[in-house]
Amino acid sequence: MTLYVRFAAHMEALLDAMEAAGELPGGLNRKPVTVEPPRDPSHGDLATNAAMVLAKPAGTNPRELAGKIAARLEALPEVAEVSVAGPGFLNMRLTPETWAAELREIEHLAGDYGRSDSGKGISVNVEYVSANPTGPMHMGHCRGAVVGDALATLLQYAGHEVTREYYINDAGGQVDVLARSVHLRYREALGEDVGEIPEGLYPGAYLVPVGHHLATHYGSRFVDAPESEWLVLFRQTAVAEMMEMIRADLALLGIHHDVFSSEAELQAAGKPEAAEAWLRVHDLVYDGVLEAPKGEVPEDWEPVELPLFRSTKYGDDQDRPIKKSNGQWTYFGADMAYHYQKAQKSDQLIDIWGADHAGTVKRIQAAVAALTEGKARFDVKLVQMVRLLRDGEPVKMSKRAGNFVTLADVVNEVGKDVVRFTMLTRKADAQMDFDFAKVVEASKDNPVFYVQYAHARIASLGRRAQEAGVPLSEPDMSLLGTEELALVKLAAQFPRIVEGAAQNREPHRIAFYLNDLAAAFHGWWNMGNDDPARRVIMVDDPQITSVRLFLARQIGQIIRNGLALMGVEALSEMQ
RNA sequence: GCACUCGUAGCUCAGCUGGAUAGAGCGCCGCCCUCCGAAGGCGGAGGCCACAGGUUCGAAUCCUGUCGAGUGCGCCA
Repeated sequence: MTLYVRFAAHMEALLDAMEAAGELPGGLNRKPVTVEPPRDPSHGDLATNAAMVLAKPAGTNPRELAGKIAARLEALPEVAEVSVAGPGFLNMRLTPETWAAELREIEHLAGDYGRSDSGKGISVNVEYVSANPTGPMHMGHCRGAVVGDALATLLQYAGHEVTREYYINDAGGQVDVLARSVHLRYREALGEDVGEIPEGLYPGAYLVPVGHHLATHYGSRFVDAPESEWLVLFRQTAVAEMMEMIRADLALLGIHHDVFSSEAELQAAGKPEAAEAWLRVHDLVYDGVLEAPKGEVPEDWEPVELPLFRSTKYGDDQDRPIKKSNGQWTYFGADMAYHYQKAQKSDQLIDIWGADHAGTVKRIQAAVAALTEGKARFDVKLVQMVRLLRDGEPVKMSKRAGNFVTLADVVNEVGKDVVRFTMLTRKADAQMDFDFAKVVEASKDNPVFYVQYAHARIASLGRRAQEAGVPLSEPDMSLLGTEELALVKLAAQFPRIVEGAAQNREPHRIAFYLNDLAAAFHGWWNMGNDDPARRVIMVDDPQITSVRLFLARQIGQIIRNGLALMGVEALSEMQ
């Protein structure tokens, strides 16, 4: 059991004992009680707000309550000293042995240090990427892919049962356009000069092979055939090949989904009808006419009666149509049924969306709330745009000409690990610049490098010690000094960082934590530059060397654990 | 017009789901560097956390309003 988990348990037991002793009334809400490291290390190792948050409901004053709690905290063998500060904070200083034990715990749990079972029994479905199957992955998809994947890993590490899912939008008008574009390439493959790809169709050369495959397979029979004869076939073939390409692109980033759900199959299986029927029974879908949109006056506005979902009941500003006037399902209508399906298999849902879809969050949340009767936690994480920069200048992209920057190009240029780490160096909903030069820069202000460098230095220490032939012994933890203990304390926070990141669905916190940890390690290392007695490897002092090396290795372990959560491989040497 | 995401140092951004004197990197100023792994180190200046109210022991964080930025808006996907 890691330290912070243990202290939370201590706190519970202590409050139970106080209730039993009549020092606290029963039934107090203990949720706001926290045990955290204080911001200012001079306040101690751990602080709790228990006295302040419980005083009022207990009908006493914080400082008096604090005194009682302090007496019980002092009785804990791990606690060296307790003090009451400010408005009623309880600050604790722990014994050095406690920290030494935590360091051993890191060694003992190794790759599992930070893992928890807080999500035990809770299944979570993370849907991410879900790019339209109309072309290769480009950089617009990249960030959501990495954030979703890292989040899924994080949730697994926190004990959840996780499904990584991709929704294939293979039922709308876009894929028909794809099929027509492929038909052109098919005719081209049979020797026809199709000239320039007309406006409105996909011009990308990646469709050429699809045309070839169709030509070799079916010959010329669809060249002059009416669309009705080939559209479905071409669409299915094209989508299948696009998905193959997308999977290959994702594999470059180390991303593999568990489930690929097809919108077309969902519709063929009658799922939207089922959802609609249920909603109608509960008076959440009705036939109505939408008001004309406000703001700019649409020229071709015609009031038509459509089946509408009462999303206004859940805070949306307008009820939303689930079917079009031609009888087909709207994207929303199908998506609603899709989320219903996911919610039947998982306790919690997470969608990773591009920020350009922010406007549709409310309606889908409304739909999930309605269909699950408010029971399922459902988060939509919005991921902001990434601006690509080269030499400080934005990289120009034109979709029309098909010369957008693909994900494969970027991964090939800077590497998977750099892409993944960089995508997590910012809160998901904050805009981000991706500068080709900066992300591979070997300097302190590039966290990708800085963290890897720390890990490489640690690996190097092990090699050095061996080369120097220092006889290593069982580490004597009493030789850890103040600076070393500070490092242990920071490392010991890893489990709570993981916990918080998982709970809040914010994988970027891992990247920031690792950067802090790396900075602390580098600082410790640098002390050896000024004072040779502070170096890790002291050839004349195997005892000190052993314990410092042990500490360094555990820091390395934490870095590896954190990087693993981000899907990044730790380096043992900088090229 | 409406919704969403935001507004923190000169710049780029953190801020642990309400805690103590708001942090980091870059940039700027001053020292130091033949150092286990070069790709630097130490220190300093720099803030009305957009603004105004409210909630409470306590607010950058929660609520309301104002201002400002970005994104999006129809039966598209």
